[in-house]
Amino acid sequence: MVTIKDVAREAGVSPTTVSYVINGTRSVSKETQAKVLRAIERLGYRPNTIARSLRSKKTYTVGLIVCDLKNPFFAEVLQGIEEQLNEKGYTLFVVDTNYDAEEEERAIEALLSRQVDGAIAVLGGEGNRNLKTFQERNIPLVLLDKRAQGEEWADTVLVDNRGGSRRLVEYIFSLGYRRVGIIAGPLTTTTGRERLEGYLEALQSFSISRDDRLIKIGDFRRESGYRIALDFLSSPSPPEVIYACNNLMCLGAMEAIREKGIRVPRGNRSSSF
Amino acid sequence: MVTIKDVAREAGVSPTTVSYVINGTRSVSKETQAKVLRAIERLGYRPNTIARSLRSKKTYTVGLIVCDLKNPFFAEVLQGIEEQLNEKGYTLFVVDTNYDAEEEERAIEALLSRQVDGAIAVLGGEGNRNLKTFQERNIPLVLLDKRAQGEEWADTVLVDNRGGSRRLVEYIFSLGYRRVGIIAGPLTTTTGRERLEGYLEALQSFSISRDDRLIKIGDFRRESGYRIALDFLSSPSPPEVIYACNNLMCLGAMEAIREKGIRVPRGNRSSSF
DNA sequence: GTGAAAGCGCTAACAG
DNA sequence: CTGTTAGCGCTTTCAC
Repeated sequence: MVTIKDVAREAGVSPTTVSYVINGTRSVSKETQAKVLRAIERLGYRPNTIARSLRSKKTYTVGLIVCDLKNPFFAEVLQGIEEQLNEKGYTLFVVDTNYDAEEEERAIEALLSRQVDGAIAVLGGEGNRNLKTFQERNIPLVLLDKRAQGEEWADTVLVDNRGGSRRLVEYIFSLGYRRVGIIAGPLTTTTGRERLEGYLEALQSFSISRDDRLIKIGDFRRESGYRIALDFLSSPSPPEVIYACNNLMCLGAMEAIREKGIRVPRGNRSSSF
Repeated sequence: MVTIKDVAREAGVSPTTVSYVINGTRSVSKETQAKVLRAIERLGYRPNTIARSLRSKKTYTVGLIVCDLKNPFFAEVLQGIEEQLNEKGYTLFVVDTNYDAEEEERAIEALLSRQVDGAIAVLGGEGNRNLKTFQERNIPLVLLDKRAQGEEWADTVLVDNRGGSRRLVEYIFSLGYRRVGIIAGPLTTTTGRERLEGYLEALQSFSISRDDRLIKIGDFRRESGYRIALDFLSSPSPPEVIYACNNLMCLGAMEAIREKGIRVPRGNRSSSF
């Protein structure tokens, strides 16, 4: 590996100067600069970010913890994050926790020991004790799409789950349907809980009594949507409408519905969150 | 930040011993081990991967360069890669190049200077001169889904684009259709070129003469599928069938088709590569 | 405008 | 079974 020392020797200057040329962090004469740049070119030198980070305490990395990378919604989020970061010279670590609390903990440990300058997390369940370490170390943390208990100090980006869900279900009711089966997400997540709450609010505002046979809990993954939809369809009194609380479970449900030989009406086919 | 030295002091041993306890890289008496572990616990010590990497020349990181993270296909690939890596104690860097050669180059530079132990790339176009550096440095590189000119030394994972495409189009011909419009991908990519070749082979095997008005080149992104499908549909003699060469362009094409008030037959709605 | 030297937190000879 | 010591490649004070 060619180091800053090699460049220094090749250019006939000190390592210090090479460093300053690379970082532009103090003025260097045109000549020296040229010599150094030529040496860098000749040797194909590339700065070692690891060494730099150790010394400067800045890694220019950000970690992203996601509960489900397969979900296209998060894939798009990831893309946006990466794009912004890249522009600013940061590189992104990505970890998928697969909705597993233990993996989540390991992910946090990994990011901490890698000295990330910041972290973004889409948690899979309730909060996580270890998240506090980010606070202690003054590492910015952003919670995305899911809140965590006891982490009110962290910046949080949420959508209006309750309101959106309520309006959605109210719209269905306004169309005249009454038996709406909901495939909810895990109640340990903000999105799972709040979307169900929205559903319940809609029931209330239409004075429709709650029927627990119409409420089933999935895990936000495709397979659970499939399984629960089958349940619904094979029950003695199936719902008129199935409301799947996220995109993946919706796809699963649609598969089940089609298998049963029932047509899925057009226009109700896409969901984005 | 609490370092190995702090732990050593707290435990009343030398930093060396702490290091050996952490890494289990030489035998330590039960007692000392206990003392060290307790000190680690008390101080909330976490090893600094950066320092470790600088010394040991191993970062336990792998970089993934992808031309389009928004594409759900690559999102799934990403997830699989991350899962395997995670299991082995590696952490993944992810960079999206947005089909841009310059961004690709910057991505390569970033990964190299971050000293990744290995890299995986889904290139956006023709190869890239800088890829050679991985070879020079003996950093394993895997090319995914797209080949690169002059990088035959790198391990490569491909699908049978030509064969699959040919069989697909032959099937359509066997159904009696003759005018099949193709929305191909960029001819600078393996997938773009080979899938078009498969289409042309199918023409040949059915002795159908090539009609260049039925061949249009997109960029694998949704919008290009939309635009080209509109082109097809508003031409004097539109194709009977539209073959979009990847999932995203297919979605775009379907949108265009629906907008034109044409029904998309069921069963032809999904594509996975 | 330039250089010498210390040290970031850790590992790994080498020595006992 | 344990410790001393010398760096890994870089940045940054301090001195000239």
